[in-house]
Amino acid sequence: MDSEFLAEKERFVSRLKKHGMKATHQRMAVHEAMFALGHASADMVCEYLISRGGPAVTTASVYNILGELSSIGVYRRRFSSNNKMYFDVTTSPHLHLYDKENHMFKDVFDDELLEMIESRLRRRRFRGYSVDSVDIQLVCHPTRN
Amino acid sequence: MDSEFLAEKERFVSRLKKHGMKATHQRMAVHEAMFALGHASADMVCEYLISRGGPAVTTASVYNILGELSSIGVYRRRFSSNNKMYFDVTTSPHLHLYDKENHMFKDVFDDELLEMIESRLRRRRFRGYSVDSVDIQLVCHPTRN
DNA sequence: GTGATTGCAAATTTTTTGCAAGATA
DNA sequence: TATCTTGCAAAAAATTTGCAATCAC
Repeated sequence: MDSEFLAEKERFVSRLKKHGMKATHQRMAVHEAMFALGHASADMVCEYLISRGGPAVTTASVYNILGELSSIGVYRRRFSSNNKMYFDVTTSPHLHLYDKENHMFKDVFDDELLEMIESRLRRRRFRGYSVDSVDIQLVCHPTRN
Repeated sequence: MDSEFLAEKERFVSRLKKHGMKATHQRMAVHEAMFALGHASADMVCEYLISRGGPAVTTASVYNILGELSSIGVYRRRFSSNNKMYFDVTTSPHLHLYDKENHMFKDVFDDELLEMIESRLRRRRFRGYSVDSVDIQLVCHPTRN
């Protein structure tokens, strides 16, 4: 196990407890994978776990776990254009670079830009809706060289 | 047929021709649906066509058509978090309001904001990637009242 | 021990594919 | 007519469900 994960592990367990959820092996394994991958789909998590030779977690459980952890804010659903669900380990607010050919995400930090956008949007009201977050993706393609 | 669609129809046919594509009934029907719907998934298009009692188009063809029209820039793939593909009739650059409960999109126009964002991002370079577009979604939930 | 969680297998949902038949220019 | 497109049906891919078995607390 990655040593960096040790501190995160504690934090993770306490977040589970706070929501009355048990710290099962499967949840720990999925979180370790997500922590290492940063952004992933259910099968990327499964593959990661298998490649690690660790205790495999059923696909169905991986979906289940990713879903429940998203609902308590530990992960966040990402937006893709290839009809697969991706999740992201939430850290501080950030933008994403989305590689539309390989469907990979990378974090991009630019607090000033985010602040600029949010302050502008705070002034706007959208009838019938309440804005939860602003999601910004730089849609990219890889360059050859 | 909506009269507004008449002008659009011509424009659409010429875009098809420009790419050496034939103006088939199916493409016309799908485009009419997309033009009316603004943002839609394949089955929303199918439903729309059926509800109109018009000539139905096979699901497979709808997917095919939405895909090819996206590749020539007539539509654009949208980003959703529910593992379905949505498409959007591209008009001028705009943001999207995304209703995460009902998976519906609405256009939001704010040229000044877009310009602000793009001018800032133009200065940044991302190693190994070339930015095609910036996609901004206001992730919302409907308010009850 | 008890209730929450998981595994398993089957069902659903969404999208893609291959190829013969049909339509467009 | 020659080529591009579509329909159809089957396959693939992604996710969800139900329930009995298991595990965490």
